[in-house]
Amino acid sequence: MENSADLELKSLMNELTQGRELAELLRISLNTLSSSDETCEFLIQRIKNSYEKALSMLNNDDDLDREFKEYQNTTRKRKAMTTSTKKVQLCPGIGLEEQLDDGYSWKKYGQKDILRAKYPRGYYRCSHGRGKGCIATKKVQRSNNDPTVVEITYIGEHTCNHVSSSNPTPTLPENDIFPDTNNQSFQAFNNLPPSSINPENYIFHNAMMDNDVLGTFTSPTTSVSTYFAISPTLTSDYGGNNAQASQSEAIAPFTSSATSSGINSPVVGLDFPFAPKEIDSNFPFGSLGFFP
DNA sequence: ATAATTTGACCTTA
DNA sequence: TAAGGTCAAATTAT
Repeated sequence: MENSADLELKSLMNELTQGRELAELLRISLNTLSSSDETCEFLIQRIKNSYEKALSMLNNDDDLDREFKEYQNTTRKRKAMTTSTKKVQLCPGIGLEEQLDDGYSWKKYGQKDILRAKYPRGYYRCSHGRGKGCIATKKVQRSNNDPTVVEITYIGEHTCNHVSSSNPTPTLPENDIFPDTNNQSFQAFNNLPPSSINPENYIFHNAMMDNDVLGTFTSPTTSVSTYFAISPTLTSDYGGNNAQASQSEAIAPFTSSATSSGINSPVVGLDFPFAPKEIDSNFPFGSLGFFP
C-alpha cells in the first residue's frame, strides 16, 4: 500500500517527466516549419505549468521540514539562533572581497583550527554590533573538498540595519528583483536572507551549472543551505591587500600565520580563511596570492 | 596614534 | 574531556 509521501513523489516525477516530454515536443515543433507560434506558445505554457507544479510540491516539503525544525527548536531549552549557510564558489580573476561581500561590515574576533578540517575557521561579528546590540555573526571556512569553495555560516539576524556603502544590500521590494513573485517559480527565492538578495549572489557560474551543484533554496527560518557562485564578469585582483574597512574586516590580509592554536606556518600570500594548515601542492592558486 | 588582526588562553557545550 | 567558540593582549597596518 502506498503512503502519501509515495503518492506525492509519484506526482512530482509525473510533472517532471511531463515537462521533459513537452520540452521534446517543443524542440520538434521548433524544427518543423509548419508549426505555428501558437503551438510553441502552448507547449511553453504547459512546460512552465509542469515545473511550477513540481516546484510547488517541493515548497510544501520545505514547509513541512521547516515546521518540524521549528518544533524541535521550541522544545529545546535554549531557542536556537537563526542560521543559514552559503557556499561561495571562488572564481579566478575576481576580487576576493567582492566575492565574499554580503553587504554587511564584519569584524574578525577569532580563528580556530577545526578537527579534521584542512583550513582554519574564522569568526566574525557585525562591526556595528557592539554599540547597537546587533548579534549577527558569521563563520567562514574554506571547504575541505574544494579549496575554491568558501562556506559561510550566518548566525543571528542583523538588527543594526547597517550595510556597506560599497555594496549595499538591497532594501527594494522583492518585486523590483523578481518582478512576478506570485509566480511559483520565484517563490523559492522569497525566503532568502537579505544578504542573499544581493544581485551579485544570484549570478551563477557556468562551471557550477555544468557540475550540477546549483543550490537548494530553502527557508532561513532555522537552518538553510544555499549554494551560490559569483559572477565571473567582475574583475579585481587577489593581491592580498587590505581592502577598505568593510572588506578588510571580513577578509584577513595575507601576511601571517594560518592557525590560532600554535601551528605557526606562515604561508606567503595566503591567509585565513584560505590558507591551508600546510602548504597544499594541489591548491590551485598561486603561492603569492590566489590567482596569478 | 588609532584601528584592525592575530593568536594563546579561557569559557561553554555536548 | 575534547572540540568549538569567544576574549583580549600583543602585534601589525594605516
